[in-house]
Amino acid sequence: MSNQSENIENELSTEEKIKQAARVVFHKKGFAATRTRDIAEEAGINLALLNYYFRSKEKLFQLIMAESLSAFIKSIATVFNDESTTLYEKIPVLVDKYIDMLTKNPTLPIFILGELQQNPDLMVEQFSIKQVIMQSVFMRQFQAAAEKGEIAPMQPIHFVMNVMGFIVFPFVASPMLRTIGDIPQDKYIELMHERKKMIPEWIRLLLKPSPQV
Amino acid sequence: MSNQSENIENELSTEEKIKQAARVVFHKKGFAATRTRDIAEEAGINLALLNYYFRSKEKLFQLIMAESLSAFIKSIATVFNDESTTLYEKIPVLVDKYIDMLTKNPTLPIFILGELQQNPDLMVEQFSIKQVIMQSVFMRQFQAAAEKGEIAPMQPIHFVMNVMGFIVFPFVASPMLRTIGDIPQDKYIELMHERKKMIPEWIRLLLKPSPQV
DNA sequence: AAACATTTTAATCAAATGATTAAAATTAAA
DNA sequence: TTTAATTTTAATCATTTGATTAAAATGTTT
Repeated sequence: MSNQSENIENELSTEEKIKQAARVVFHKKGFAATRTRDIAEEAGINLALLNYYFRSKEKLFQLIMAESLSAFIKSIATVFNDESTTLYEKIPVLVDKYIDMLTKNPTLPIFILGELQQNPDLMVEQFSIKQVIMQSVFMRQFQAAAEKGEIAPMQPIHFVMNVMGFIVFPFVASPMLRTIGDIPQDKYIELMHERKKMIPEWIRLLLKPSPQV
Repeated sequence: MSNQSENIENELSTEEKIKQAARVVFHKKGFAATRTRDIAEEAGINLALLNYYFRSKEKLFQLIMAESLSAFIKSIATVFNDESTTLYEKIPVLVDKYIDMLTKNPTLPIFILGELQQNPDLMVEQFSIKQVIMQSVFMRQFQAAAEKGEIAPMQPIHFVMNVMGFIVFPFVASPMLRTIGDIPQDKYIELMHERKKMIPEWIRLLLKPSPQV
């Protein structure tokens, strides 16, 4: 059996083990605080194998970062660009998918935003993001509804901030909020799932046009 | 003139120069990505002076972190515990103060939340926070209003998440949102100030009791 | 089975980095 | 002014850490 591609057993390939371990450790600690020895230990492999398969810590990081950015954006992009649904149909789907993704990857947002704070140029390379969000079907529907007076007027960027804030902020701030509220891990996850129902309602309230005089 | 305390001139004491430089660099890059040489260069002092005045990188970090947590929490705490104002009077004051503070320290939230993701125990030492927020005058007013039916029912923790999300998230996500929206630095700051007026309105919408049947 | 290729391991290297030291420079006290 | 204390500097140390190497182990091909 050749090494990487055809590995049907429960045992992952060495390469895949390293990648998964790298994702876990990088996401939790960021690039600088992660030692290649941490990744090797998490993966249960010899340190030299990291360089054998991925050349360098830097290269491995770039791979994980690219995948992470892609995951972070794609869970928005697919919903945002569905031509077959209305503005208000998209919202609960977006919220549901995004909260599911973040529940599985709760350390992802801080990882991305922390690295981006150190080096904003990491974003520039992912030029697709601007197009995929701000020129999406969803945002066009939003602006059309605003022009028709079906929703309260709001600058698109504020709308994006608010929607993402509702969804992402509780994950970003979880270590702080869990302490503030004295909330254990499992109860916190419950709260996140509760928000799947509530966030679409809150967004609706924000967008409700004020009654005509 | 003795060294630290009585320094009235425009020239800061060496100790203060190091502290301010440490704050800037730690806030931007976090503990692990910060080299003591970075701090020394930012401060314009000899590397050895960092250890002379602060013993170690670790000790200097603990000092900055304690001050940062304090700043982050105190800008909430003072407003939240003002006995002389109503629930709805507190909200615009909170929003205004917090956005001002974050405009001056835009890298503060990611710094705190990033370090907290690496080591959640950093929070535990600051036990005051739970008391100061969840048992605050503001939260008691919030719950009293909910019981009287003056506002729509919402779990306090969700309310805190939403309010903080409105305020803090745009700063946390600024490197990403600025790319998405193609927004320059100064224009982004303008947006943050715009939100001072809008956030209290949005919060009011969320809290507006649904009409009785 | 023999020869070859690939993967894994333990040992080691070199550079980066936090910290220390001893001497020099500066300031304060006598 | 002399002496003592404090602050600053350049050089150096010791540890950590990313990376490499050569040999051993494992797998594949003929």
